[in-house]
Amino acid sequence: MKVTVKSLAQAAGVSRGTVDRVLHNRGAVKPEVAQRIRTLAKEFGYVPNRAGRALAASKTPFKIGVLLPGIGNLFFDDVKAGILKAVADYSDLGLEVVVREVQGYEVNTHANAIEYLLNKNCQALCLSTVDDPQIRERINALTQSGMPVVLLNTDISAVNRMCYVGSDYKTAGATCGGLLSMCRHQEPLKILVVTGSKLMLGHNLRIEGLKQELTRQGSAFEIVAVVESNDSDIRAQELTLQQIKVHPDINCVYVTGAGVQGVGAALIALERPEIFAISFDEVYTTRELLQEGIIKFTVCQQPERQGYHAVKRAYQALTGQLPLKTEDFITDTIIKIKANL
Amino acid sequence: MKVTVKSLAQAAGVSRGTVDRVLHNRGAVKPEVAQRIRTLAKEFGYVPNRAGRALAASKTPFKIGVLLPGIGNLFFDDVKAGILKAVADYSDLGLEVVVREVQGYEVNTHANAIEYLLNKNCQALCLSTVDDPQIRERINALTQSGMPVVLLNTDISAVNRMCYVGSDYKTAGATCGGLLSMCRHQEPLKILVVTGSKLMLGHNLRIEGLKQELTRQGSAFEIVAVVESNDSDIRAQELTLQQIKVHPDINCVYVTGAGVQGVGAALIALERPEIFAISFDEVYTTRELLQEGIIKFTVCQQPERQGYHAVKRAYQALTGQLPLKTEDFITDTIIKIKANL
DNA sequence: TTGAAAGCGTTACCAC
DNA sequence: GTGGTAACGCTTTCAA
Repeated sequence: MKVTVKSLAQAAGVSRGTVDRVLHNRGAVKPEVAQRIRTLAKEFGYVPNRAGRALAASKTPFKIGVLLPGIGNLFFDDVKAGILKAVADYSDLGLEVVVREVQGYEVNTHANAIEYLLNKNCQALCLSTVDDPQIRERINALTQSGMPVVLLNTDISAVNRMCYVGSDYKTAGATCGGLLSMCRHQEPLKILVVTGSKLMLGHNLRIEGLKQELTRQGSAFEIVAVVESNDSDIRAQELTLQQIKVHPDINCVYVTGAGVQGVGAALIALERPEIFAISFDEVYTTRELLQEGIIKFTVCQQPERQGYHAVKRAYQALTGQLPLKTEDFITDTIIKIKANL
Repeated sequence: MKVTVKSLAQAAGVSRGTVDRVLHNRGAVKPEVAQRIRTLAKEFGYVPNRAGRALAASKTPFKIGVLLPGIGNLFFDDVKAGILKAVADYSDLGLEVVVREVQGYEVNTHANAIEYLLNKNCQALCLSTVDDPQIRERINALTQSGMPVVLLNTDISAVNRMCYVGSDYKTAGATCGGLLSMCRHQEPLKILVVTGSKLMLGHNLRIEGLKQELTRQGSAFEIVAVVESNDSDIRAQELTLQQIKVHPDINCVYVTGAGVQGVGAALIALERPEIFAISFDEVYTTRELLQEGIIKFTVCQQPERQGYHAVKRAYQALTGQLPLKTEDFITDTIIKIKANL
């Protein structure tokens, strides 16, 4: 037998309106009645029917706010594509999305963007944001108040959120280590690490994963230097040239963030084909450098699926299909070489 | 402005019932009126609303039939898991799925299974079946009659179907070739190919892709022998032992189908750790052999996504969200090594 | 051949 | 505090 608001109302001996008010905490119900209905709902395993919900609420759609540091970062184009797919899939079920893009990782910019989304009356959030106390507290408060908050692409430490949708950075780093070990080299690896920022948890994890796996495999390696590009190609190029001049024995450049194109430019300029790069993600220039053989492989994280599933999770929470605390969605760690581009 | 049956009816100066009859070819409408409505629908870009549809037709759900050669083949467990996810996602929108599993690739068994599904009144099909004239003609006829037919995991040549959901076998093979080239070896590669069946298009493409990419990369290699396991582990083990006895210089076993466990057993028994295997897909035993270092890497095809999206595509066609001819859904070619298992 | 009306499960709103 | 009712978009049935 199907469990509906109607059958619930019948069982509790009240009207559908009352059941609805209880289920949505819209108050104005005697506590004892409310409790009885809640118990009944749980007992019968009531799950709201999206079709009915969508139809009834078609004038008041579900509004989900998305914050992306996508300005000037091509990586997020794929995330956005995934978000658009989710909108296409669910718009006739009442899904509406507001995307707010910012540039970089400045805390106040991000905090303001979150407030912007809330002012737009978003009922759930998908955030790709920074690991900062101010942000963390805001998220905690929102979750506390019952709003689904999905963290997208970048998790935040010790925060109370619905779930994280993104990649496992450490595994991604370890995968690079595993592949490097497979490519038995004549000389030991002398690695230059060009990281995006030492403040980015994900970038650090990628470095840690690499080291651990190379060690575990017993590969001879040395991290010659770790430099920060701040995700700028120009800066990445300068630093790469400079470091290789100082350490001519470098034979591998490990690029943990953006700035891939800059590293590629440096390696092309140097004309030292024995030096190769390893990178993450797959934007246009990365693909070109892979084709050229300058990048040996790149490890990707399915950005499109991240965008799609973050929105889907938030939507499912809003429609009562998922609880406010759900397991994380970890995307696959995907190795791309020239052959499977 | 939203395009609904109501607005369409208004614009055409008829009732909603008439519009519905036209849209579902349920006859009994004056041809000229029908034509006018069809034109209007196209012009306005009418897309049916799933919520309304699901609600109204909640007693007559959409029934999708799935045929899988899953008996005795663990690979299909993941496909089934994806199908179940799709059911969970769409059951409250009226989706119902009937799965028919068969063993092996015998044409009549498959043909009968298809008829079984049709007798169960399925309105769309997802088929993982054999490339045979009899089957092809049946599919052509079904498509002709307006039924969405999705081919799952295995495509069929020159057939008229809605779309193919599965992997690109040739790219998968080429990826193996690319990776092997990256692992510069002392001696040239002497490869034993243990294929599932020479009648399986996918298996052949995996071999072809490997050869092409190794050649393209200028790697020295030789295919010492190609043997058929018929997806049996016992047979694979026997053949592997036998071939390595005859050709002691074999240093790599390329397993294109099932039978991975058998090859692994043979390599363990031989105690020749310099010989490694390469395989496809990721079942329990494959993971173990990867951990042991007997398999160097395995190339996977996201079976769960295949199951999910095949059903989703069929469902979308049934609800009028997608036309009867759609672009294929090709899953990623995923390299798994010990580090990213 | 066509139109009118009921009903699917939910929510919003107004009356009690 | 609570119940009744209309409305969402669609399909189905019955009557004309």
